[in-house]
Amino acid sequence: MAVTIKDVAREARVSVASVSRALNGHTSVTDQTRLRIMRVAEELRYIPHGAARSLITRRTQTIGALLPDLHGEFFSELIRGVDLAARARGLHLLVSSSHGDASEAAAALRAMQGRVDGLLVMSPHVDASFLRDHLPVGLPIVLLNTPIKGQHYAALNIDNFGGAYAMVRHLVARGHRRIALIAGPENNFDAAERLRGYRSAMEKFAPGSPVQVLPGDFTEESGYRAGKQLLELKVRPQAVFGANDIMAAGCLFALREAGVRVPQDIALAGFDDIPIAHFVSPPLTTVRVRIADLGARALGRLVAVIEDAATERDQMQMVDTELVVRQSCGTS
Amino acid sequence: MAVTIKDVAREARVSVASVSRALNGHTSVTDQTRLRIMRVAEELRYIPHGAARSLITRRTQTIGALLPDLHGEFFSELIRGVDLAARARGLHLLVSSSHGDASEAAAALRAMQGRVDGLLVMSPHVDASFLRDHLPVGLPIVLLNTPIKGQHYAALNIDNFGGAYAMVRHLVARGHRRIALIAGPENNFDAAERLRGYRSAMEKFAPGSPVQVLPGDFTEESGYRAGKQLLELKVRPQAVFGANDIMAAGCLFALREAGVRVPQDIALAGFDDIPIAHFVSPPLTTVRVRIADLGARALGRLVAVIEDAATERDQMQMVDTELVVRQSCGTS
DNA sequence: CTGAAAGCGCTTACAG
DNA sequence: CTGAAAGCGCTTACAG
Repeated sequence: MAVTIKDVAREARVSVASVSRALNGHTSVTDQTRLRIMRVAEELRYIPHGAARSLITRRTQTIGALLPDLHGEFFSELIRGVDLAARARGLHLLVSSSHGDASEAAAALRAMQGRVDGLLVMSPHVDASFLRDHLPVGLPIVLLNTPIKGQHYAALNIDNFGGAYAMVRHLVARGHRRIALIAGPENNFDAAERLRGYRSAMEKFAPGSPVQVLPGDFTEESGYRAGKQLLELKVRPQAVFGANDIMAAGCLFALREAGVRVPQDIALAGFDDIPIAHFVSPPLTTVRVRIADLGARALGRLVAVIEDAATERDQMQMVDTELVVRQSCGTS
Repeated sequence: MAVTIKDVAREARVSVASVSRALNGHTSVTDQTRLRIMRVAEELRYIPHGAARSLITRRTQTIGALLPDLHGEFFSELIRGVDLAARARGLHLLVSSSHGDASEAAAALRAMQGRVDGLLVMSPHVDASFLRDHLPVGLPIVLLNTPIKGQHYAALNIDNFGGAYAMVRHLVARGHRRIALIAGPENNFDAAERLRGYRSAMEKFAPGSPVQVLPGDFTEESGYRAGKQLLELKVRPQAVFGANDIMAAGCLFALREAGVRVPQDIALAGFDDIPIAHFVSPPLTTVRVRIADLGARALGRLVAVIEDAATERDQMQMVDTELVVRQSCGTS
């Protein structure tokens, strides 16, 4: 059915070896035969077969991305960053997401074997022992936002602790003492680090003030519920810090429904700086994570590991965050 | 380096054929040898090589997606829908996006050869002759939102015309006559269809009323500029219809800055129903496109074409839209 | 410069 | 039930 290198060789009356050389730009081909081969290849609309080439060259020119879910702006930005960086290097992107549990993640990992040159992994189900057990041996890998701190694997983490810490410091500087946190899901590394940053900064900058943690799971609904919940409180917090923007937005809706004004009655802050942070009213003060950048950097490191297996391993790099002040905590 | 089927065969003292049979669940293997093979495979952490398998089976278990860009919620939702549907069928997803021009799109198309079993194409650079020239022969394909109406190719289009038409009818029903449209980019099929729907409905439901089209390009900035522009007008429109949500949001910001109230002073509507539509204030009345659904349906059709090359071709299916009434056009 | 041959890691008729 | 062999479509030493 499809045109193969043999068809081109026959038609151009050369060996398949010459076709291969001509098409791959090797110098050791006469201009004359090269031209003939090129012409025939074009006529026949010959396209090399990726799998066959990969099998012999041991390179797929593809990198895999193992993600927990594709939902939300965080992941779309991340993939976008990875994709742009990959494209710039002529690499393809195989995405694999939405594995509900560890066994699905393991299956996805297996399926990558022979299809990718390296792997970007961001999955809550993944830890060091999981990788030891399921990672194809010798497959280069970069870990994103995982609790494994560079033991054997290159890793890239967002400075969640620092971001949360800076936000609390900012809120305290604006005169708030009673600052509540809407937390992210348990067992989520980002969430845990943000919580830790909140606690640590509260202790440092508002010692003696109540530490107040409302449960949440990074969804708008959980933010809304947290908002309702804090409206019931005898003593309301002066500021609410959502561990991500979408929960802060949910909380904002709960407050608005109750006629509580932001920022006049309660200050509100988020984390991530997804586009929504700027579209809600008032726009959210938040912690910016350059997500697309994160993706691009992760890809860059992966390529480094692929090209030189010896380099870079065992190293965890931190990605900075940045405080973005908008109106939800008051201005002036 | 990596463990191959030969290693397993040697260790289990059988032929590679038996290993292949055992691992692929063929019945013609003794339980005893099967067990032995399985155990050895596990011990050695053997994982079949994807490229090798693809080469011989002619199946990659992968579908490719050719997209214009990964930016924005539209594409993230689309990919999410495709990914979910693919995963449900055990298929992988190779994404390729951000090709600035036709030659890049062509290169991307070529690169898919031998890596995918079929292709989902949504690219502004793609038309019928382009596909004829660059599509690997025999590769199953489904077109999304392209002007090619099912000549030779299965296609899936959003009912942009119907959605825009219904929105204008709704605005007229709410008493508006002077309705302006913020248009999408030229040469964009979705944008053209929405414009056509607007014009057609204006003629039908508000005959004699001025048809007013402001230029835009689907970005927030262009919506903002359009908002500024219409504030200058001697006679302002009673309602503004953004050809997508993000432009409507940009316009909303321009109006808010000028102290013009929505919906009291001007009604505002969008198109797409991306999450932002619900987060802005007031929430946007818009036309919902079930984007993830669209992706899932597209994948389903592609699988049908792959499994039975004869079926379904030449057919353009339309995806319905749905009017979502929120507060930006007033309620009651 | 060019070709014949080996081989990448699999699967699958074909024998036995 | 099991194995030897052919072959998928390429690339690359090895000769000439």
